[in-house]
Amino acid sequence: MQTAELSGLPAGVADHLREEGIEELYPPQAEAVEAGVTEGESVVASVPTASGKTLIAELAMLASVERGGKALYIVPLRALASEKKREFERFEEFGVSVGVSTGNYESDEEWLSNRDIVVATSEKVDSLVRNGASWIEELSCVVADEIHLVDDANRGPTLEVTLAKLRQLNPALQTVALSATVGNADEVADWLDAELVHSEWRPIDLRTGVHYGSALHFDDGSQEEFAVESGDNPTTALVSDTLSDGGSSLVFVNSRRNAEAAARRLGNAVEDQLTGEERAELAELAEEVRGVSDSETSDDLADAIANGAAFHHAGLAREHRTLVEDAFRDRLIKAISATPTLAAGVNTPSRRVIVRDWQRYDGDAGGMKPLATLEVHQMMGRAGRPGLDPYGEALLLANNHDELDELFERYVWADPEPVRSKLATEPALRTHVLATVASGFASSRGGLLEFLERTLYATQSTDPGRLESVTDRMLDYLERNGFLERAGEDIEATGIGHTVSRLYLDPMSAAEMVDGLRGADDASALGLYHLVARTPDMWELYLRSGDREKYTEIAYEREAEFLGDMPTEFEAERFEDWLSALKTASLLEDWASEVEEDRITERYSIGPGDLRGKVETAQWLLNAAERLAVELDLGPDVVASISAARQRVEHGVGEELLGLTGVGNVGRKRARWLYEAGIETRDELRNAEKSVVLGALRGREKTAETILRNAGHPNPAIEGEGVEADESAAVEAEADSRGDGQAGLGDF
DNA sequence: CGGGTTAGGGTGTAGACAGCATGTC
DNA sequence: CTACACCCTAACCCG
Repeated sequence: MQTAELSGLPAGVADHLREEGIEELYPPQAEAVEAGVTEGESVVASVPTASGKTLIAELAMLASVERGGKALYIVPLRALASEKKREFERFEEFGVSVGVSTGNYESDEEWLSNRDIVVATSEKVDSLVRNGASWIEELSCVVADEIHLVDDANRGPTLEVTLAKLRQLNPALQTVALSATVGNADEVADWLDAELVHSEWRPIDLRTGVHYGSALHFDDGSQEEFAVESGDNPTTALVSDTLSDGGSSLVFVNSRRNAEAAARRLGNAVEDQLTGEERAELAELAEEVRGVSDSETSDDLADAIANGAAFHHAGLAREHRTLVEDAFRDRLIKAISATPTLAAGVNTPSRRVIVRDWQRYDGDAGGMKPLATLEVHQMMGRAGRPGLDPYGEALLLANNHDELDELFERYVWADPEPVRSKLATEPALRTHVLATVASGFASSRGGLLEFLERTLYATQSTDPGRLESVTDRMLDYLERNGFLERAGEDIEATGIGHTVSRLYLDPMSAAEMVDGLRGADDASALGLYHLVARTPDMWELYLRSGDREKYTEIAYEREAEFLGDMPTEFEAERFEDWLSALKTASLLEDWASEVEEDRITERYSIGPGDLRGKVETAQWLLNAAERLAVELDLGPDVVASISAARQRVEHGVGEELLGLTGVGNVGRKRARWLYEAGIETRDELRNAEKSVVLGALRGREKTAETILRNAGHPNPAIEGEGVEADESAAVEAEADSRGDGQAGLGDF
């Protein structure tokens, strides 16, 4: 089908697509059009990665907008939201407006009501529904990207329930679901009353195979000689082989440490194939990476990048990740070793993909477990850059003949596992039963069960009694904790129940917080950090060897500060959880006491990305705790201490600096410098001697000017002011001249 | 004064051992 | 990451 034959799109779009080089639709795209995506028909598209799924969604949304409607595009990851927004913005010249919504707090985001296309994560959409965003009812088209993720135990139920809600609000809603190729896409299509478009077609060839001995064995039965010199390992040999052919490689491994170690080795193998120009650009990039964060991870990454390789995992700060991803896409970085983060994230195609580790440690299983077929297929799907590579190649590595056979059977020839709903579990229903009642989708037990009939679980289930019994258990739980009230068949959310639903808290988190805050007339920062750290909304930090003793000691030393009862050492499991929450709490306390970033990452053996994540979650939960304290009327002192604790993690400073950190461009370090110079509040900053401010800021005039302007100084200009800097300040200014004196946290 | 002894610090290496992916509001 | 062997040096003691 030709692009020119498309109808129902905004004027100019078809021509624009042709200018982008899209003359003819790919077969699955044409099939979707025939199924009626541009006419408002619901479609499930189950096609391989990088086969033009996005265009199917775009055609559906644009046609819907052209008919006067409004479209929503649901992404699985925050990082993908901005990527998609950027893509869709190319249609703004045809009068189609785009908006994104992700992130922290409860809101209805009314400004989105005049956008034609909205991009959001499933949790954000759920939150918007709970907060009663009026524009949700105006939606005419919803796209669910990567819908196979309904299979995910943690986040799948949210997507499932959210789609059910949107479809209940508007029975005529067009639903377009994009999926990787999975075994049971027909069941998904059934659930969504959609037509199934299934295809194995790819725009560029993907060869998959296994390396074993001195040969590559491919899926089509062919073999290619590939000998690895003794002393060399197959991964680096394959990577430098690709590079000598002008291609880049992606290596998937099973742990962060492995990713970092592999990047070091890959750098050594890749380094001698770099041109002088590339070396210079890489050196520049390496310094930029180093400046992102003050931590060993940041230094190690910079060192690897200087050699043309990089690692990628969730311990990296977001800026690290985007720098690496962009440079890899620009073909500057030649190889990345990554944990599975990269397979699910933003688009980073590569000539060759090597799945080095196909087993991963799983604490629940107590050992190594093979990766899911779907997961490995997603990794392999990253091979081949459309328009750049003649073909893509994805390889697994085998150490012996048995493994060769096993890898072929498990991954090369196997179909991915079917998608199964995970809705009928306690954590999922605890949250969604409350939200469903609180936002008015059901007002009785029968209504609730009827609503749940709209989910994938119901279409798949052979055991409907299970959903019912878990639902009943959760109704009891929610009633017992005062979130719901029941009168016969009727169910209603209480005031606090509504608040919990809108704050997007797990009811169990809310119960824990309410319990801890009640009867506390005073709360220390550590006590509050521990309170939020032990809710199910904050993931636990591992207790490493020696941590048990260390935190047990701290637990007894500071027993008086904890809110709620401390479990005894005889309740082994609860005590363990308590200690690991204490570890998180003391991390937060360190951060809020101005301990340096590199000390924290080292002390808790985490990466800068983990630190930022913890801080962000703590901020969100403390905000929620504050709202609950107000709602429950726990008194101004409690509310004030929560607020102070929240602001301290937000800026990473002691309480005495909170008066300064509100000023733009003043972070934890500069606030401390100003404070030491005798400037303690915004007012004092505004009225301070310029020379004092300049001295405190280590003599940097530009920063001093912007800070004074941000503090509201009538005449911030600094010229010819003497610097009152003593020698130690001058030395520090020297040491500091690389960064801008800010930790870099706080503006993410 | 010369030779020997000893404690202390630093360096290098082998082997044991723990730890092991991700993520939304 | 620890235990251990090993080397070097400085300080001290004794004949």
